[in-house]
Amino acid sequence: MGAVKTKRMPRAVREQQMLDAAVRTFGQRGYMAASMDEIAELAGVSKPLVYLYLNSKEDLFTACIRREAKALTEAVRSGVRRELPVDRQLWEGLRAFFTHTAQNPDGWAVLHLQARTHGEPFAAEVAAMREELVAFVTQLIVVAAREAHRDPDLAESEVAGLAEALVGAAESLAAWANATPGVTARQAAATLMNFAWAGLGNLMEGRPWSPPQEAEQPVL
Amino acid sequence: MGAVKTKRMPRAVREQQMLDAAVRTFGQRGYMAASMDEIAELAGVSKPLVYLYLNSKEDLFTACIRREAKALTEAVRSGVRRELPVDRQLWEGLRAFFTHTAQNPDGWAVLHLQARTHGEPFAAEVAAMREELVAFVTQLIVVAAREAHRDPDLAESEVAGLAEALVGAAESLAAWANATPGVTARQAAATLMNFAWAGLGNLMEGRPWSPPQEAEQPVL
Amino acid sequence: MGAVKTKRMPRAVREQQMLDAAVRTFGQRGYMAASMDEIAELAGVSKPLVYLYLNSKEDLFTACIRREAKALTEAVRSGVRRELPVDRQLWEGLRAFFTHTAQNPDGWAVLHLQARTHGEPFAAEVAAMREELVAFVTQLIVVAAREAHRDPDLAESEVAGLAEALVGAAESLAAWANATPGVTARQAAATLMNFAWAGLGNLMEGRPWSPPQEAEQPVL
Amino acid sequence: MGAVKTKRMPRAVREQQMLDAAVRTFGQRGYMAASMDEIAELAGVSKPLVYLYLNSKEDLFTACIRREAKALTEAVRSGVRRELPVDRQLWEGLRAFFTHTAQNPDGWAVLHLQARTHGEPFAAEVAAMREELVAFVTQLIVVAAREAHRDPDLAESEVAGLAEALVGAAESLAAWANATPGVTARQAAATLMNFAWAGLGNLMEGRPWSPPQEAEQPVL
DNA sequence: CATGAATGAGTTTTCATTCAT
DNA sequence: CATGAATGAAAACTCATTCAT
Repeated sequence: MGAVKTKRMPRAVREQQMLDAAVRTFGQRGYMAASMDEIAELAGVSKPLVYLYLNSKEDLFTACIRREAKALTEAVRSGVRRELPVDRQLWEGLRAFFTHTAQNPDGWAVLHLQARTHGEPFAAEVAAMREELVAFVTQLIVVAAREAHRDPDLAESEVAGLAEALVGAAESLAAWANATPGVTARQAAATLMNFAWAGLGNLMEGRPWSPPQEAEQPVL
Repeated sequence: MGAVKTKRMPRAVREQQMLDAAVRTFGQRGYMAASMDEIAELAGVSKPLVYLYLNSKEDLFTACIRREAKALTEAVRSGVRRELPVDRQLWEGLRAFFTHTAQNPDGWAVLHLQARTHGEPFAAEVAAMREELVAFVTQLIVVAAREAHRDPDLAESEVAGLAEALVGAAESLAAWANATPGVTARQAAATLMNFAWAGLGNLMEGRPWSPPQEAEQPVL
Repeated sequence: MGAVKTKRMPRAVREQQMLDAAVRTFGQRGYMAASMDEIAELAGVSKPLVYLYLNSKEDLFTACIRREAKALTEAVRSGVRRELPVDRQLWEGLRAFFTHTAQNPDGWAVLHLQARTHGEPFAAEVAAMREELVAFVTQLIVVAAREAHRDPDLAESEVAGLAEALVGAAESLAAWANATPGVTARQAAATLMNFAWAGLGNLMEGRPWSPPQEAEQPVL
Repeated sequence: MGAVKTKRMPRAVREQQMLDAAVRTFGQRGYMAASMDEIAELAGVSKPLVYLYLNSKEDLFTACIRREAKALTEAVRSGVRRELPVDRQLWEGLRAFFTHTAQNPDGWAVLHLQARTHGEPFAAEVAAMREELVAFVTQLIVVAAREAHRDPDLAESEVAGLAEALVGAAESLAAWANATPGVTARQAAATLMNFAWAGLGNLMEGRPWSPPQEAEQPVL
């Protein structure tokens, strides 16, 4: 059993236990293969209670997605100091992103693998979160362009594509970093930052982007 | 019904019809939500025939993955002229990739979304294909580095990360292009090529990578 | 419907109802021809409940075999007074055996016909019960031999064969008595006792074994 | 494959091949678990041909039972010299019986296990054969009684019971002999003859029935 | 004759979901 | 509040059986 079966806990606490169990189960088994029975047992409560609090499997899954999406976006947001130069902001965002996904593999699996694979109600939920990240990146790019004295003749759709590509690469690298032993969140962030900012062409010429070397708190 | 219910067809033909129906159903509903009943009906045959030819849901799904993976890798392979400079090779590969995924959205959904989300037997199947793409990209990067007179002090793992990031970005952009009306395969390829080769930094400075302007056959 | 459809019964009770229905259905239709649907309906419950309590058709069948085997061996055991002479013990054992099989024809069919015909998992279960009966008979024969001052030059395997033959004859007669109207358990027991103890040769010579004439409680 | 796939054989031969395959499959898998597919493949013919010749699974099974029952009764009949004394006749009959069942285990399984376990149409078929054996034994007993100068105050039903018991014991021992390595048909016959003719009582007193010691053709 | 192609009907099993206590 | 008891609906899979060639 996952949680000790203590009686009479406030509703909010019980709900979090259920969501914990649900995220873990959905993340590992997948949405359809996860059974309400298993989730209830892992949460240490009876099945009807799960239904009383969360209504249905769909609602439960949606609640999981929302909680995990919120946690991820907040992790990224609070990891970025907006007063820094844009490249530093991007760097910090990526670091926060890879750190969070490494620490919450089940939550990340729910968002990245499960939610997108099971139809509109859920995909839309994740799309919202994704859009937030894309918007953050988009805005960084626009600022960078402005600072470089370039008019936004980088068309809207062009920028959207760039941001999309960056976020997509990040998502993909998160799975890769989680699955590849010995790759830390910091390394993953550095690799992507290099790739994204300097580009392969520059890298080939020996002009990479340099991650800052200040002493940072350890990435855990 | 998807296919006209013609009776008594040779086995090979029927099998392809079944795979067509299965790819479509798996791609749209998801592996678990897709029912053999639905697939059989869409293929215009009875369920027992599907089992007679394809054995089980797992085997059917595996057959779908194999067929689509092969189609995709062959599309990319045959789209690249190996005698060109590396950047041009990358460009052609991306174009082939985005063109194929745009033309086979269900097949792409099976590979990108479904197969990876449903456990080892299937994930491994896709991983093999993915590795082929990653290897192609890796090798391009290595060649580029050599041509630029740089020793491979781009460490192995560094290159692996870069290739992974590029492929991930491509995969992600494919979904985005499919979902965003008005974005052609060519545009998606150009965006990603720009991003990957020149890097955001260079883009900001007004030094993008330029897609070749020769008259090409239209992108369908 | 076999049982009145009373709602909300404690699990133990429901399980017995299910076993009753299963024994009857398996006994009359045979293991494979019996459908879980039919058993559930006869038990007055829904199919999922049967699976919830008994897990699978195999487990259900095994549970039937165990219950009926236990009931039969206990009927025989408790029907024999071990302080009597061996021939009287055999007589009482046979009476108990035929009485029980006559009163539980479906249970007997499950043990004698179905369980042996459907492969190892089940056959082994019955074999255990049968061995108990054979052991009981074997031991009676050995005691009888000792009392008659004969060394055990009745070889092990010889005795085993005799016991096997006696048990086999009893099993066969049980079916015959059940199927032949007008043959009581007592008569079946007397016939077999006579046959087994005196032998056809003696019977022909007019020297049968005499069943005891004491006033016994009526059979059934 | 069981039989070499030779083309164009006379119907009678093909039918026997099919029955061979069917007896083997029914005997080993059981009636319900045996599939027409498997039988057809083992017989080396196509399924529709099986249906053309044998009509249905039920008819095929019935044909198996008939063939095997006929073979068994004829083996017993032709193994007994009717001019011998009754005890010798019984002895020869038992020998023939155990020899045949040992040589045709699948046929015996069909008759003894499968046919009785699957409802009236088949059970009746076997019952007919069984009655023939019981009648043979019954008549031996009656003759023996007459020769011993005893009036038939051995009531009809009494004799019927004895014959039934003897046949039942024989059937049971056949299975036991088949399953117990090292027990030959001859030994099984001797054990049963001893048991049946002398009875346990006499055996205990050291007065068994003696199997004749003339040189006989080897068993098997 | 002989067969590859095809299916209607039924099987076991599972799961999200709800009462009655 | 909390839970043991219970189910409707559907899923994967199999099989005896039959045409069309």
